[in-house]
Amino acid sequence: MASKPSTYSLEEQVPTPFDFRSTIQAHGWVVLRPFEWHEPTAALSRIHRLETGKVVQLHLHDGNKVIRIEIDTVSSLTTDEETEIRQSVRRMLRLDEGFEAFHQLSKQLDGQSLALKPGSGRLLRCPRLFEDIIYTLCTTNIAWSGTKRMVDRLVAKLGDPFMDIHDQRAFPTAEAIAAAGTDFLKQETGLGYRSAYVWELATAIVEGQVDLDAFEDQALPTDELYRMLRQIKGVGDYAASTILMLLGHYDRLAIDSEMRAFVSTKYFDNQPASNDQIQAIYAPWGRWQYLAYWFESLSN
DNA sequence: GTCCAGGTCGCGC
DNA sequence: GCGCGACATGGA
Repeated sequence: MASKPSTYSLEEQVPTPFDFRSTIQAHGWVVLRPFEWHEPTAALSRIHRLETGKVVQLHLHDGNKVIRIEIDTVSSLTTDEETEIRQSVRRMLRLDEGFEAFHQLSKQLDGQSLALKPGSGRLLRCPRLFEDIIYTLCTTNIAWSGTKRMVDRLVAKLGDPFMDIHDQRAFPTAEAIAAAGTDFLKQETGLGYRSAYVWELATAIVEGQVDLDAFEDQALPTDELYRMLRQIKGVGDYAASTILMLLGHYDRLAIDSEMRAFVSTKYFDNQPASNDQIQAIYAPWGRWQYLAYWFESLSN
């Protein structure tokens, strides 16, 4: 049992401009395990299970035009593992997405009320789509405190530990969730009726009936992705639209109680707003409408 | 105890 | 295609 971790350091180029703090903190995922934000060092950490099964701890720091990646690991990393980590970081921070058009449109349309900081626009996501979908399912029909609680327990009960440290665990694999079964999920993680949805998705992935990599194809139109996502049980209109955002498709609003309340207050004098009315508000933003809403509600 | 939370499903019409 | 009740759980 190796006990002393070694630390690797990698660097990953970032686009310019790039706002590290906004990317991480503009979205709630940062407070969901195994994400962790450490303010004194301004570092984002995440216990991460590699495809090989090796569990490492990642620490991301803002560098000069780079992300510095520190990796705590009990055994040395192969080239493939390094590559996997780099790709995970690129996905989490959306380093391959461009937001120039969003900023340009913002100046054109609404430069006053939606003051975007240079380099903002990116919203943190998980290293893998599977994790983003489970997080999203944990936001449905529940208060945010409940989301945190459910994710906490899911990780605590089913995630692989880092260096045998019991409260330092990676996000569970589909295999672990599938093997756990719905009774376990209900009793141990507090997922409630969502247990069946989470278990069914995990099982479908393990059995090869669902291939989530197919969803990452940027060439697929939003409507088609939406139809594909809706086939996952438990993923309704809100969840599908949220997952589309996570996939980098911002041309569809995820209308939920939060958005309804915000739009009603800001644009309709606290009167209830219909879906059509909400969509009309953000329609001018075209393929950026989700982000327009998101950053508008943040700056409020 | 009762209500409800960043919804969704499966019904019946 | 739309309206409605049920759904697990825990905090207010």
